[in-house]
Amino acid sequence: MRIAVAAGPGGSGVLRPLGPGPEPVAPDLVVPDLVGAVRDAERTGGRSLGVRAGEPPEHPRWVWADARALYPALLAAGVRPARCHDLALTESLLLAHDGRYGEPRSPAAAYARLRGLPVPDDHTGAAPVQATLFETEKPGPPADEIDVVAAVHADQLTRIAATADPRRFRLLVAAESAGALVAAELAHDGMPWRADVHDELLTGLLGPRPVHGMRPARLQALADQVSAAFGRPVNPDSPQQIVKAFKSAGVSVPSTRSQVLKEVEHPGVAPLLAYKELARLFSFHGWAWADQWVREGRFHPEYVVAGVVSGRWATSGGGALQIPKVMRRVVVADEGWRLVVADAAQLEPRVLAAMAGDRGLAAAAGEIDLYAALAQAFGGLRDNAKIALLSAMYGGTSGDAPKLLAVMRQRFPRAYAFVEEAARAGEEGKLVRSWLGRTSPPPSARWRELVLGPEGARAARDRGRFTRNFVVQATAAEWALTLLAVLRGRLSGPARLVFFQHDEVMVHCPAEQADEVVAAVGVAAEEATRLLFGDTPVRFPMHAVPVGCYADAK
DNA sequence: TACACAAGCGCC
DNA sequence: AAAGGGCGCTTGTGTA
Repeated sequence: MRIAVAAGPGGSGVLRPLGPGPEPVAPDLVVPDLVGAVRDAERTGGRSLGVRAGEPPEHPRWVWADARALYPALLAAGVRPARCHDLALTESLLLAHDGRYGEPRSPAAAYARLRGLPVPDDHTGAAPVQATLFETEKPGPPADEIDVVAAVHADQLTRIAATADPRRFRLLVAAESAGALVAAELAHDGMPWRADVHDELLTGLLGPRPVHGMRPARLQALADQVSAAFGRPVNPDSPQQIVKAFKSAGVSVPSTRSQVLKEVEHPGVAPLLAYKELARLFSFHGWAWADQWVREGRFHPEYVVAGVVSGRWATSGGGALQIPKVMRRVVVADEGWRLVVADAAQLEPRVLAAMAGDRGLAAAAGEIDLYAALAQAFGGLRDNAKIALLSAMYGGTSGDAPKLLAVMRQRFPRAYAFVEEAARAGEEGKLVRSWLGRTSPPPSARWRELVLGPEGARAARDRGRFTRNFVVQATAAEWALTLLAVLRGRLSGPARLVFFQHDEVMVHCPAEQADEVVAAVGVAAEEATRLLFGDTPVRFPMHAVPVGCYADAK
């Protein structure tokens, strides 16, 4: 059962029961308390709406404009719907599928395209619910939001049915929409973050918290050492000044990257490298960061679902996807609780094996250590197998890669051909798609120009590497997203998802529930595998452990 | 003063 | 262990 939702003024709203398809199966319900109406419908399996007499109760699929706008109010009231259809995210997927990348994705924009009206730009960030969708004075009566939602939804169902593989695309839409729910929940619930341990860690490395605008004592001492080593004041935060300082000391460096500086013999190098490492910690994840993102023992990041073209998530605040490993000891379960930390092992080569239907590779991917299982094919060395696979997926050409790729081509021809085909399509400027139908951006106008010129071969090769990687990374991302969605549905009681990072999930739960959660992760992985690839010999093992502290998960 | 961009490095 | 692609975020720096 699908129910279209539109928020009205003062917490009111309109619900339109849609049944399985786009047509309404009952008149609109105008409700004074939208949050309450959603809560009641979730509790009663839709019965509270009085439109499904005689049918078994089930959680409605809420069809709404944008979870970012609607869901926070529900969460604040403790209402967590089981599933939704997010029109904005779905519009992005469908536009990209048609090679129309980057057009406005809001339902208002989609509706305007449908009706041939001027298309409004997307508002950036999480737009609040708007009572009126159209503020333009253009001709045509303003539509009620519920009509816009219903019309765009109906249009999306038609377009989904017209994709190359509607079953897969429907799964993609469902997973993406579930992701929108999870992302809002992660921001709302937050990851356990011990401010006292964080402060201890920072103080130990940097010295006590400095007054605003000052460097911590340890950083200042290192900066002074750098200046002393060069015999004049040098700002270690300025790459330009550092290059100049080295030059006047008789050392020519192409950049100030750590890797470059490590090879340089000069008394300034050691304090400079130490400074860079600690300065990053101070400015990225220091006290000011904690002031902004940590409250009451929880780190509240802002995720952006599908913020990366491959479908991976990005962040728009808090930097949850770039937390340094040294910070993991700050993530500590509550007293009597555990963190179940789970990551997928060697996800991308397994995805390739399943997509390509390569028998040999799939057989190896039936083992826990895929690379070890492949070692024999690559001269008995596990590392050779790893290099071969990664080079095939990423377009690597350095070192032993060419030799090992030749072996790969011979031993695993279908897997090899699969990524080669994606690379060739990219070089020719074509679109490529993930397993479920997420579609790469078309080449830019700049690229089309460039590819005809003297640097054309390089531009083509670069895009080939991108599309080669896209098909694997995007499919890995949707496997992980599907796992996340299934796992969310299997968690019970107070257990909460608290972290998601590409191929890794973390659940915070009471200690006595930890084993159950570990098992749920395994079941969710199997279910995700079955949903994407059906009956495949490829296994997707998850390494899941209950720990008291994130740093203890190895 | 505001903004755009590059450098550099963290994560997968 | 590295190789590849992709992001976010901060600082310094140059330009409007």
